[in-house]
Amino acid sequence: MKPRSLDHRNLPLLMLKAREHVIARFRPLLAEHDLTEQQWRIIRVLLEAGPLEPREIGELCGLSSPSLAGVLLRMDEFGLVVRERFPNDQRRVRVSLSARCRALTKRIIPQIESTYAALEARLGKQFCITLYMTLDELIKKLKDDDIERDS
Amino acid sequence: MKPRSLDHRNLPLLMLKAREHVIARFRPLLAEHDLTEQQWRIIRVLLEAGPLEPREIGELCGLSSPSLAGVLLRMDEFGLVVRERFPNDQRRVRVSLSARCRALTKRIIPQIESTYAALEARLGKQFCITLYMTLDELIKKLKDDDIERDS
DNA sequence: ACGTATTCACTAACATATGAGTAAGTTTTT
DNA sequence: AAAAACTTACTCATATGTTAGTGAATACGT
Repeated sequence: MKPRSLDHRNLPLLMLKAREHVIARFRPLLAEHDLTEQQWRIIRVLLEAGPLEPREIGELCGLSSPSLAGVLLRMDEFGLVVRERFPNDQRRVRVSLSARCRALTKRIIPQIESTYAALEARLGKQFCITLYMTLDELIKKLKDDDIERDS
Repeated sequence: MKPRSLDHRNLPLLMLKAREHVIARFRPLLAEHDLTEQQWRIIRVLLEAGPLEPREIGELCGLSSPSLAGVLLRMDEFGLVVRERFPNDQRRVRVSLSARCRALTKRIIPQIESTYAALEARLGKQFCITLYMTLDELIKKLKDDDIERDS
């Protein structure tokens, strides 16, 4: 019984649009500080986890190695991060936030948090809980599956 | 009470990762037919809604005008779509699927549908219902808000 | 020790995303 | 009708995404 018509809605598209509505509330804020969405993702994980290697950043931020190469290069040029080789392993690189960037985050964080507050107010507390839970569970269910599909 | 630390998880990032896990199941399928994710989005809406104008496609597929210009150009070159000016309004363009593309979709749709079936089997029927409903509601709540914020 | 396999960051080539702007075509206003 | 306003698709510059592949460095097997 091969289906001739599309019986399912386009889920990736639905998720894309949903995400667009959310990120749209942060975009002007980041632009104000000349940060791209990707740069802010990286800054956030470096704030929370401390200095990391590109490989780890990519994993945490959902950025591929080629994308990361360019983004980190620009962040380095703009003085947002510092990149240095490991003395004991010349392949690996340590990426850390610059002092200037840490100062910058002090001004941005309150704005980000107040944007989240406004967002939560609009969505409702209970809905937010459901939203995060649903996304977490989706990832969990499909991540387990990815492992099986690899082997 | 300005917050100094990030008390909220990165929601756009969470949504990005969730979407990545979903689209990952379709990517190899589309690549097999030399289609990009964006091209398939466009083909889908043209299948469901019939010929459309770029502006409408952009709205329905979440594609900006500049992105669309390139994507449609390539789809035209590859013989996937046909673009023609309106006789009564030379600004507007009518985009429709080529016969070759319609034939192509006949082979792809069953694979897409079976991928959705596998996905639903993995996620569970009830979870899928919750997922779609949550995303729909998120968009609805934030779309209403966008209108207010414009004015 | 020495060749091999792995790891890691990176490059190359191409497609898309974003923000700003433009030119041609159409509608509205005066 | 002529000017102003608007609409539509498009270009330009730059940043990122995707897939494939590379070179340097390290770990491993024999």
